[in-house]
Amino acid sequence: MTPEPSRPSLPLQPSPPSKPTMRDVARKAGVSIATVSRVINFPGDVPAKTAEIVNTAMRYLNYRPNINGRRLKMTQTRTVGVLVPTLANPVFATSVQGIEQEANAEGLTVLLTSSSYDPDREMGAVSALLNNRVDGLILTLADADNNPVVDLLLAEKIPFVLLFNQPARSDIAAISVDNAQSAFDITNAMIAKGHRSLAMVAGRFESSDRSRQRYDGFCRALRDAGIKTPHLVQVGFGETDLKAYLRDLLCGLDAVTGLVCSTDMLAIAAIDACRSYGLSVPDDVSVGGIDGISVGGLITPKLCSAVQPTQEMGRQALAFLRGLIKGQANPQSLLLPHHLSDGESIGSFRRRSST
Amino acid sequence: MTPEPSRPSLPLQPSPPSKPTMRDVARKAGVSIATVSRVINFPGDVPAKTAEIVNTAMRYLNYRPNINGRRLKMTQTRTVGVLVPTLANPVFATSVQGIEQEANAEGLTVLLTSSSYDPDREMGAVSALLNNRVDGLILTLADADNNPVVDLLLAEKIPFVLLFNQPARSDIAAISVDNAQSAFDITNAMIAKGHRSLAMVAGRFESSDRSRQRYDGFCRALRDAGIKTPHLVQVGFGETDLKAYLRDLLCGLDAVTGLVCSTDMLAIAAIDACRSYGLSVPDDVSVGGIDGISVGGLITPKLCSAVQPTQEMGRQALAFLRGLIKGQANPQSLLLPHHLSDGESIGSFRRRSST
DNA sequence: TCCGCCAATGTAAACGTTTCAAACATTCAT
DNA sequence: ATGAATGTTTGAAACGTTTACATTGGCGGA
Repeated sequence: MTPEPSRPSLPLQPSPPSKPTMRDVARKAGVSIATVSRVINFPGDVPAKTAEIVNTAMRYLNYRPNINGRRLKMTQTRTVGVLVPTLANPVFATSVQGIEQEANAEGLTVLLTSSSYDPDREMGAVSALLNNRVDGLILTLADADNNPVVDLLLAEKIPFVLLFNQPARSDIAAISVDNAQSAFDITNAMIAKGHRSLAMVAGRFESSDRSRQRYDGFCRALRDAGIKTPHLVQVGFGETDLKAYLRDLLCGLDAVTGLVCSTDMLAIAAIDACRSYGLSVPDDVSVGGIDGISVGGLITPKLCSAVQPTQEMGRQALAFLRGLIKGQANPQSLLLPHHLSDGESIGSFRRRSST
Repeated sequence: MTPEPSRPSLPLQPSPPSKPTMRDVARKAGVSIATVSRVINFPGDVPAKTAEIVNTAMRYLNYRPNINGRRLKMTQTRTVGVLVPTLANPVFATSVQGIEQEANAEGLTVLLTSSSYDPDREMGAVSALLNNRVDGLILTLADADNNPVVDLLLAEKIPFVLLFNQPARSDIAAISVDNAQSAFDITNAMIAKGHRSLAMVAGRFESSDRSRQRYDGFCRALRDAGIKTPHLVQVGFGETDLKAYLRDLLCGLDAVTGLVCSTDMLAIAAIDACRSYGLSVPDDVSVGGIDGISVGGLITPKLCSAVQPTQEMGRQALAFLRGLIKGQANPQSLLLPHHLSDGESIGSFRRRSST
């Protein structure tokens, strides 16, 4: 039998000086691991003197608690998952800011993902969040009704709050403004200025139930005013060049004088398209948006929009979710008030000067 | 010895039907827990027949792997942390999109936090990320030089990539454009149009080294052109109303005809301020930005800006970080090319019509 | 002196994974 | 039939916490 090569039987020391653990701190401080845990989690329960020793040891070793160990042990992870369609639209970025603000105040961790407006990616994203054992979720879905994600969450009894979605069922938590009413109001503002030939520029219905609900509000306003034909153009999300989409509406014989856009981002793009056709906003065409993103107030013409309290909605969504997680609240829809901003992008109707 | 009260010695069943674990799947499938693990992680290593049985069991039980268990065991967590100043500025939101895109493609999880431009919150945010045992970090810091976060990361040998920061040290990984040169170029564009009286509108230096670097580029352009006084206004981040900041510059006797802004968001706000003073851009005042956010191309006047490939920078930052994590790459700075957009917000100098 | 009590601390068993070494089963050449 | 070689599967020990329960020691009162 050949002798073993010179490899020693016990490793000399774990080669990489790997991260210090609670055990290391305990050893250093000459206390038990349980005491260290108490110093971290229940500082009041341990005499100041001991705490001091332990804290010194922690500082000396550069100890950081491994959250994964904790999360594994604890039933609650103090983590919430967030799914938004995209961060590119400031309306969602702002709502996330509200969520994070409130989460920070509560010491909660936020796991953020986005679906890129693709309904098929929602399930994957939520799955990933659930694998992280989040305590609850805040979601902005393409379509809140008949959504497999909603069904899953309901079945697994995972607390969740929809944000911006306005689902048909009233027994699921949702924070939004009244989408139809928002569109109704901004449309009426145009009608009040004498416009009769209006079109809605909307995000694709299959990527956004808000878009559909807003279209409904638009239609209702037209109907109430006795206007027949509700023009509609659906635009893919992320599109910023609307020239091709709007050519017929803006340059045709029966050209439209008012564009109601389902989001402010679309409204800004629509104004740009008008301009590229040599049309002035609001002299030739009036444009209204919905959302109330802050940049709308800075551009020329100042965008007239149905403003929702975006950041506050994010905050409330998190606050509400906390209630659900604690079992203190029952799922319910909350409609927050919106208001029309006094923009310049909607003007009085005047017959279009020949182009 | 009194007999035990009626409490049964074994709990009948764990009251809440808690989430199924690998053990449950193993039991159901009649295999060992190790086999289940292999089906999940190395599907190739297990015969199709066994895999099928296990997969069926997983579906039947609605099994989801608990990522926290995995993360605890594994040395790598396949998670990266990201810190940005804010999501409210589309330039960062867009870079995060680039990061997420690349991360998704690699199956990495992204942990996102923001500092609200507050240097004091950077350490806390990074600490939280490190407690999560991220494999590496992508950071946009207020000031990359002499930054305690950088020192910490270097000391603990945690891979990280700075994004948008352009640190003095060349041995730390950073992906950015040449900030000074960007400002230099956009300033020169104004000088080429005949402007001699220029001011920079910059984000507060203490919240942004980019701001300072861009100011340097601005000054250099003025110096090269033999212009003496580089006006400077520092603006707090998040401010959108610049009227008060710009009154003296715009309305004084020695009024300025060009505003170079350290970010596009500031440029948009500056244009708004000009307008509120009855000044036309670009007829009375030229305004240039830096960043190249997409909304800049949609507004009137189209914003002239030094455009950086924001989303691509995010992607590259993640790709680079992966290299660092694998130990395949050495930290180094990468400067990506920028270009001037053909905006309308910069016009030829003409003597200001009397206000 | 002894007892009981309380505060302070310690012990050890989870939590749900991954993974190494070892066991087992099968095939095939001898 | 035997053994080697190969292909599957398993047992059990981590990973770093939290926490129910046990232990210790000190102190006041009898």
